[in-house]
Amino acid sequence: MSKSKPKPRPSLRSTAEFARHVGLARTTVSRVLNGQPGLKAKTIARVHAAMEATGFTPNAHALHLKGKHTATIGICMEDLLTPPAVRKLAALQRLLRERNYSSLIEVLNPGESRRVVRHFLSMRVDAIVFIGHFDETEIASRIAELTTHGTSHLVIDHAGIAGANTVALDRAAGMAAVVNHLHALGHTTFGLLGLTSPARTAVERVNGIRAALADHGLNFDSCTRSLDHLRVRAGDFEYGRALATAFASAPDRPTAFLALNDEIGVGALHGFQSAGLRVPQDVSVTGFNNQDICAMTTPGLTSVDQQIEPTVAAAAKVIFEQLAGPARRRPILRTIAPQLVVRGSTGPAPR
Amino acid sequence: MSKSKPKPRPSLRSTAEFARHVGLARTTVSRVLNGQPGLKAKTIARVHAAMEATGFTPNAHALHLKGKHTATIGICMEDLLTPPAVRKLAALQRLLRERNYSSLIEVLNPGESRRVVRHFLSMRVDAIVFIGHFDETEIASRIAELTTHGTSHLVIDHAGIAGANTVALDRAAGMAAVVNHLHALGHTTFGLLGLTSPARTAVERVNGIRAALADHGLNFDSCTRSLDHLRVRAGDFEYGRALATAFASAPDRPTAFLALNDEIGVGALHGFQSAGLRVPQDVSVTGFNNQDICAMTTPGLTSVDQQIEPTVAAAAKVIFEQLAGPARRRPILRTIAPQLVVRGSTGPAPR
DNA sequence: AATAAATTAGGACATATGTCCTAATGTTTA
DNA sequence: TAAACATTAGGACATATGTCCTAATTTATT
Repeated sequence: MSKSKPKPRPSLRSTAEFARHVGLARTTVSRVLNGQPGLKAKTIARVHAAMEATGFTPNAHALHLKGKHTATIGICMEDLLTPPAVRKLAALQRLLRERNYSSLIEVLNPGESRRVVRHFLSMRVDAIVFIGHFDETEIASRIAELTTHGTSHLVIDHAGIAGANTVALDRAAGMAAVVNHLHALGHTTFGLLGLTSPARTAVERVNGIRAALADHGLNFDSCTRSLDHLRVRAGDFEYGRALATAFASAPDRPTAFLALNDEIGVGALHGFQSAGLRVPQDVSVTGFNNQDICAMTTPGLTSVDQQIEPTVAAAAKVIFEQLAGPARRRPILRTIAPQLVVRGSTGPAPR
Repeated sequence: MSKSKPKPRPSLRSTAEFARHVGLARTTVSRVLNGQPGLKAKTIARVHAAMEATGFTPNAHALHLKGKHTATIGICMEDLLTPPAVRKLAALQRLLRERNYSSLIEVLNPGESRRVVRHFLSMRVDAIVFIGHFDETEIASRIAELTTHGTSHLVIDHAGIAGANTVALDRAAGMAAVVNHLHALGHTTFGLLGLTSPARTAVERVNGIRAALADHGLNFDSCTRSLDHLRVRAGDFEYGRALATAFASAPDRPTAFLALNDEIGVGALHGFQSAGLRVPQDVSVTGFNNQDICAMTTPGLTSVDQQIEPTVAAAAKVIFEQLAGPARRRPILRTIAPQLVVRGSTGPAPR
């Protein structure tokens, strides 16, 4: 039987096997791979040719065992479905790649952080990054463990975790910028869409609104209205639409509406338009995050840009500082200033 | 100086160090960690308590060196910014996690595939998955290398790569379903938006349109029109808008418009509406991919769902089959049937 | 208290790697 | 041709791990 030898499975897995295949001593091959001097050009060429042909690569795990750091960063994601989170991941992955670091990525469901972090530690990652919003006490425990363990960490987005190195957007400032913009246009009554949640990311923003209103001598409770008790199953877009529909027929309707995020904002925009209101002549609407969809509505949705590139650049800087320098005594905190992006959905208040 | 010993940096990195810390022999600790019998309950408790306190974890790289597979899958992404690609990544990551596999993720810029694949091989990943559309000959070379090397692989989305195990959507069938739907509504003239690209993903779809038209006794060249020479810088949405604006004022305007993707479709929908045309009374519009934005327009955009969950489930099945069984002689090919999702943007042809 | 049983200590091995060292080739020069 | 030089072979070590083995120590039983 002239079976042309198949043997694809167990290929060359060690320098020893590979050296046998090339017909050289293991140490000689190793010296070629590490560019040591005193080798015949023909030998070097022979080894490289065989590497091309077989696809042999030295075992990175054995290298680590010899003391080399793994050049791997563990990344814990809140989820991989919300566009801003994924954009941060993409930007971070690119910056890590530029410095020859690999990205080991896991999605962190509630209660899983312990398992995931231990797995990262067993992989001897150089640092662990958390992107998104998590259970505060759970992650605080993980951060404490990592600190005693001596492994670097960073939290992106979720400010206020005890002891954590953090890079986060100043969401309060973002909402304050929105309020200032609308106040300059003459608005004094504000509808809040999805903002009365106990989640930190909502509370922060309400604080920003409250502070900005105070700056203009306005009282939060008398100037704002919420209908957030109306919960809608079909997601944020439908939720915004439902809220707008409810507000449209309400007696003392505010003139400006601030949404928790762009999905709710876009939904509200459609909701108001379906109810026969003109945007921005009758009502102004704003979103948050400045996602692509903000430019895909008529009119475009005024929103707050998260400044993802600067955020992730700052994050990478913090990570590499930790990897280079000695352990810090107190946590590193970086705050990113958001940027208001004005589009057609906001205009002068109607008289 | 009563400096409370800082030494956070070099924590317990080996079982030997950890065992010294606990006050036991290395082998005893190892036996505890691996659940071997013949150990005092108190000893077991002591070791576990110390693990909790110190966060020690055995080195996964040393385990691999002893023959254990790495339980790591390398994933090459075309990019991390297009929503459908990221949704596939998210779904795949979840399925891998369920089987205790880790995900090592890299974005594959053109020309980088060699470097990335070699890096994955040096990490001794159990398989490499490509998600998206790539340079065909470049990836074909990588697949050939992986095959000779004996490492499992899978390509998701990009059909037609020589020798590659592939799971891909039947895009031609998707477009055929769109044409059938519109033909049933009385449409016989079709505007193509962004479909006359030489990229495989566009060519496939045009073939589907051609075949479906032939089924209805219609000729492709006389029934379709394109204005794809108008290129627009600002992205797909603006491109769709520009195309629609141009078509709106064209003399022999088609009654139905098929877009390459949802962004172009949504842009076109806005473009037609801005030009004073009613959707779907005057023109019908369809997208492709069935992204969230399809439900965020008025009317909703009729689109073709990629069936991401079934696609990724099939992909995971192929991967685990390869990891379990022996090497296949010929590549595995799986085709996923798309699903037409009809919304308000398509209606009866005007008379 | 003495013996038996249970438990722990510690050495060895194998894994893949880079580096160092010495011995053994191969090649060139005088 | 012989000596000098250049190159390669091959052994040793250290890294962290699990497992096996034997010796030492602790605990329980008689």
